[in-house]
Amino acid sequence: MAARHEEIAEALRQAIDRGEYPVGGTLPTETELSARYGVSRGTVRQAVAALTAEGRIGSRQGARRVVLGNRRSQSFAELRSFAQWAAAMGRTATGRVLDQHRRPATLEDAEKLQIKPGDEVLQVLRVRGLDGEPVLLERNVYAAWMADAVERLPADCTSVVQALYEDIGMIFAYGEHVIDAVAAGAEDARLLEVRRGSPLLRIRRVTTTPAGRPIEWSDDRYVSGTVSFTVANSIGSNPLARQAGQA
Amino acid sequence: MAARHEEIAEALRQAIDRGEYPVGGTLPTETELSARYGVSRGTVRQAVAALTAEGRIGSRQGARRVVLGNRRSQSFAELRSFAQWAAAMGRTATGRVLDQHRRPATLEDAEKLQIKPGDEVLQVLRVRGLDGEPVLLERNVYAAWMADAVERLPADCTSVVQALYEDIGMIFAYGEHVIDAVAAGAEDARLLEVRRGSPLLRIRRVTTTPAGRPIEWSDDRYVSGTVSFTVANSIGSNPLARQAGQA
DNA sequence: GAGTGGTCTAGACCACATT
DNA sequence: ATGTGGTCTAGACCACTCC
Repeated sequence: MAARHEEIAEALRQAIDRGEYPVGGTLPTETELSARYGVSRGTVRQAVAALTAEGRIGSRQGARRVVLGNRRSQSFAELRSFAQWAAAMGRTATGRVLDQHRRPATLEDAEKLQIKPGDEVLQVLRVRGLDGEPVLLERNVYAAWMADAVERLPADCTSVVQALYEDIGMIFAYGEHVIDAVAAGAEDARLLEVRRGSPLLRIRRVTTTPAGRPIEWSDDRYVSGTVSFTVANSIGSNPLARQAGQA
Repeated sequence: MAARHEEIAEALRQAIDRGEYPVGGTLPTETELSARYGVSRGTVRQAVAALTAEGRIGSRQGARRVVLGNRRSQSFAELRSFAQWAAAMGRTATGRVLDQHRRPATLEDAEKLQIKPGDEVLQVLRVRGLDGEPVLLERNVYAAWMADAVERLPADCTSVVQALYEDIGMIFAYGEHVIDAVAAGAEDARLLEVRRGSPLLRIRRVTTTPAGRPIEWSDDRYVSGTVSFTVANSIGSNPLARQAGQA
């Protein structure tokens, strides 16, 4: 049973999708929505805050809320699992482990996973494809306490996230994504079947448990033209930041 | 004078930066923070919600909030203005207009700017540099009602955003960013002084007024290795989405 | 000046985590 | 069992927009 404010947020999203509140138009006032849904103004505010964070509506003191767009943003589950994302689009995801071995943590590993240098980590190299075409080269480094569960996975496992959830109840909660573009190196080029120097979209991220403990960090490289990422932001809610150089 | 909840949010950010609440540790309870700052629990919740949205702390029902990191995220102003961003890092931004002309809107322009095909738009091509090195190629298309103000700007104007604000009080509020990687074309390569086919990080976005009216759309291409973008997300707050292909 | 969203309060109850 | 965050209410006042 979802919370009332989530139900209202979803009702508003659907109303926008239906064109009941057209793009460029305004939403009803908070007072009117309170009456319509039989809730207090605070609950309505929780609902519209969600749409504001998604970039679907704009909000300014004194003026009615404005509908900015009807783009559907993805669920967290779809973002974190390549297989679930592919399935949601009606496409077939493939996955293959190319290399998997334990090694001592480098300084970079230690910093990102909040462990000591030299502690054991598990490194995994995977290629993932969409409808047979390779699109993504994934380099993961797992903390030692996760290694056993990961090693038990079959090499052709399509959904690591789902498998780990079913095996050991592991829940992932991302921290931060760093996005840039790099040229394909020799290994990248061979495994992704592109020319050396081809542009790749690189996403580096650290994944943690809900309690904040780092699980793994990963370097994902997408073949240019296969995948793009979108970020919604608005004044007062800005999840996107620009940084100089690359670590 | 900032709102009380913003003051509290900033105080908590600084406490985290000082190490008073170390990464991996927990924050005080809402009740304790209410007492400490002399505000109601609702106001405390507004403050911690901001830190949660920034990805600095994690939140789960029943458990204390956890400190996830002490990264400083940027202000909205720093993201939207290349010149302000460079200045904040102590570097010098340059900017030069290479081409600027009016033309009828294409179908793509019309859709993005919510105007009719054939309506006049102003197209601008700019190169921007950091400490003399070309870093960014910016292609902007402005709606006609913005064109006069943009045309009055000097060709070597470093901060378009700031100039437009001072001239006509224009405030920008982004909508959506689409991020991918592309190979440098002939023009890209010449203007950015890189080889053809070099990887470029591409950000496409539509900018609107606070009322939701589209001002301009832009295609920014960054030389690989000069700039990266970061997105914070967490379960329940996911501003990042993955998309297949590229428009 | 009327309308609307932003801020803040004080209290209640529930769901979940921890012990 | 206790503590904690999540949800919701009802009301107040303020800052800003728009007519």
